[in-house]
Amino acid sequence: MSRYDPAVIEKKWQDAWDQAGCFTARRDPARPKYYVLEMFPYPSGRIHMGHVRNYTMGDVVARTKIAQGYSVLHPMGWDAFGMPAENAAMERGGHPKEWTYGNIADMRDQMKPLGLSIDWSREFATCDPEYYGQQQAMFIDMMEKGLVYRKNAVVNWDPVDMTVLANEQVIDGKGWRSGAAVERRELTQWFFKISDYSEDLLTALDGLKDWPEKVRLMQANWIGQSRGLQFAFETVGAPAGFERLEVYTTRPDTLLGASFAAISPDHPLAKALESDPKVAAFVAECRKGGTSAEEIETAEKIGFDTGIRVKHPLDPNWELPVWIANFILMDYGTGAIFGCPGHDQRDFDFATKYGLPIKPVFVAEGADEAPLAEAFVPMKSERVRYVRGFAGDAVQTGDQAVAAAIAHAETNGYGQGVTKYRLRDWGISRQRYWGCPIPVIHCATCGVVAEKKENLPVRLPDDVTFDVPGNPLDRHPTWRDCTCPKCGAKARRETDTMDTFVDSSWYYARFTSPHAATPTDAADVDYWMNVDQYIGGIEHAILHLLYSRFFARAMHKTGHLPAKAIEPFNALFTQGMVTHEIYMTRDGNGRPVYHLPEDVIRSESGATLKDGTPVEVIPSAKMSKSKKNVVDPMNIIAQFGADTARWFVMSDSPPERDVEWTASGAEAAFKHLTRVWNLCSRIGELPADHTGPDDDMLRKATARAIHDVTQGIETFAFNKAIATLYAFTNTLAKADASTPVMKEAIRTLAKLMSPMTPHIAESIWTYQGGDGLCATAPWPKADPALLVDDTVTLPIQINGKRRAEITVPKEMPASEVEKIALADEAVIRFLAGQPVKKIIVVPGRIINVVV
RNA sequence: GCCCGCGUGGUGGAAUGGUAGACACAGGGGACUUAAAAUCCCUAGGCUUCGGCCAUGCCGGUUCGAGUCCGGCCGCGGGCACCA
Repeated sequence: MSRYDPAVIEKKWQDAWDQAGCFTARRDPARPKYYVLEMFPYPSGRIHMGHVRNYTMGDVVARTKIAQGYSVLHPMGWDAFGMPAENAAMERGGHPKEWTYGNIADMRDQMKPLGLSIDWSREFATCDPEYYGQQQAMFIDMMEKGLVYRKNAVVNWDPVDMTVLANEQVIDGKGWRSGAAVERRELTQWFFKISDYSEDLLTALDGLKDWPEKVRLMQANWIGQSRGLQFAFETVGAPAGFERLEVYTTRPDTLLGASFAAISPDHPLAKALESDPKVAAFVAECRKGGTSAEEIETAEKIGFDTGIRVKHPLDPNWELPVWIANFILMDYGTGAIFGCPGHDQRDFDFATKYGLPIKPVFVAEGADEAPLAEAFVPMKSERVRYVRGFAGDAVQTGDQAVAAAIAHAETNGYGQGVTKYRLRDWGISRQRYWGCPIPVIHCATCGVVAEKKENLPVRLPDDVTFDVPGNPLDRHPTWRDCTCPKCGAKARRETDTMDTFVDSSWYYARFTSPHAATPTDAADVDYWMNVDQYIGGIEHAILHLLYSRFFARAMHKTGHLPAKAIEPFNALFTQGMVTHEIYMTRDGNGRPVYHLPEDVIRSESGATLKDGTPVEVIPSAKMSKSKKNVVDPMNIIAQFGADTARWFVMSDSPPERDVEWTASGAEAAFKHLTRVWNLCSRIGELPADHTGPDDDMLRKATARAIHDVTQGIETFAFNKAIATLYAFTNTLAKADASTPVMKEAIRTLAKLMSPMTPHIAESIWTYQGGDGLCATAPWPKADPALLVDDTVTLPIQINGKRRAEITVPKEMPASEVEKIALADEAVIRFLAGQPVKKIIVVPGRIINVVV
């Protein structure tokens, strides 16, 4: 066997796998299927270490499942619509389409050398007309089922990207991509009725046993179920049509602490009052506030007394003033509240500012009523004493009191208990070019009409320019012109395109039949769905995964997915990031200048540039181009090979945690692979009739390695699987056993390494006479007889401290073990004649002597 | 502010309530070499009077036995937020 040269073997085996078609997914009713999917990448043009880690994890699972006899689907595609392509067109000229497809080709070229077990015949990009045409067909089906609607809505307008953002895409009042302060605008928008599924999306989370608890919790919080009381105040002095004011509260037990009612500036009543210039001015003042983080932090609670009064539901003689207040949101609850300053800090601040009464409703269990310096807001599970209660016991928990208050309201007919959700409908309209056109036509006589399916896809025009901001579809000379599918008259196309989250909400289903003439093929989705293992970043814990869960339900309703697939991802794994130290110097003005790791010489004491300039080392953070703490996977592959990169990203850190990339770690991985290679050579050169004393030991170690590595992979403890492989390699290197046992051990080592380092495994496998390709060879099974030891070493504790150990036959009865332990020399010395009070023998585990 | 999660050697990390520190990185020593690189071997939590003692963020508790379970602090990270 020659020198370990990854550049030679990796290409060779990739070609061999291609030729053998090992990774082409086939429907095979005779075998169980396994669908493993990693979140598909955005085609930025360059792969990074995060991709390598993500796809290696999926590859380890896929390759293991192939070896275990499953029919495996492991596809790859591109989340290819979106603004970066348009931004590139604006900055550099060219066309988003060329930029995107060019990037896809580049990235595919960078991914192939990783040796991933991907069925490339299923590859697609979401910007392929073949894909987005099917998405348009589903949109039309969803319209028919009432899952799509338009409404005039106040939306988040991103003034830089000239587009609307979903509430979820506004982070700290800024656009999640552009970072620009978001403004409020009113536009007619397209929405998906995700709120129809609020309850189902929430309760079904309980069934997702193989999802991280954290993700389920984040989704539950996002959906935001609350139980409260909805009731109507009778108004005094309100305009016609506003005789009643509906409010919602989660704390109906505090009703007797009410000191005012407040409505949102966007409330219909506020609009009705806008004829009063003072109201109009106040409402305008509230709107100006916007939602930027800075303003939220500094925003003062402001209000305007409308002069209208409402009657308290429990006492018609008690009237409360109605204020318009800037901290009331129109799209939560009813857009109107009653304020209870004693038990809500916002209401407290508001009441303090405007001199409204502050009365406690309850006090701590042992306390007396006293003036409040701030709102008293204990946990609802805590018991408190009600001084202004009206339902339930005087001393009860908040939860009990809320339930009692709702019951009281329902019995007396002034309100009813309702369940509300925070989740809002999904606004999908984007005023952008590079997205899936919404397949709808506006006709002067017929109104909004869906395009005929035979006219799909509604293709994006190629002749567009990006020299002015705004939507190129809107200013295209002819694209909008069309005929009404209903009446045939001249009409205009919708120029909004869809949020790119729509594209990624069903790609997992499309992979089951990527070229079908319908969105999915019934036989294919039935065979392949669900995704058995989904792997991706925690950053998609809420949006992408929630939208996908909704979309699967919508696809079921429109006949594109079977009922079993409404939760499309059986198991989810969220991997950590790849991090790296940051190297920084400062320029003449003291501004930071960052340096690439390859330009820095790292030593124990610190770091310098190649010219000796000292460099400040900043602790590891996510690899990012701006901090230049990036390592290009292509450079690593060129230097060490893909197997080294794959081995390193899977070793050391648990996969759900961040892993720090270090040059020494990568070198160590390469050295180890070289050691395995050399070990293989040495074993290959053993004479066929060589014998040694370690046959039994090595057979047992091999069985143990099979067991531990398999378990490590199956529980996503890849770092532990790799630790086992290191240990087994060390054992094998030191063993002197007969040639067949040595060969069996190294072949097993190769097979166990193959999910992580498939190329070197293949070379070793072949060299050691393995049958066929290692990639498709069956996964080894440990002989159970070899996993049990005849003897066991038991530590002996005296009063909980380890003092000695004995080795006894595994099945020895506890009474015998006790005798041997007490006869042990070290034990006798430590006991020093003290009487033994108690002796605990845990079979196979430990002995504890208590004195 | 609320809700999660996490604190173990110089570093990344192992450890069904049962020998804390597996495996690896960095370090130290040695072999080989004219020398270096590479490779191989040994060593490696701290302290020690060489008997041991102290060690899993801190303080208590449960237990024969706690890194692991419970309570309270401290620190770090993530998520959510004028959400009624």
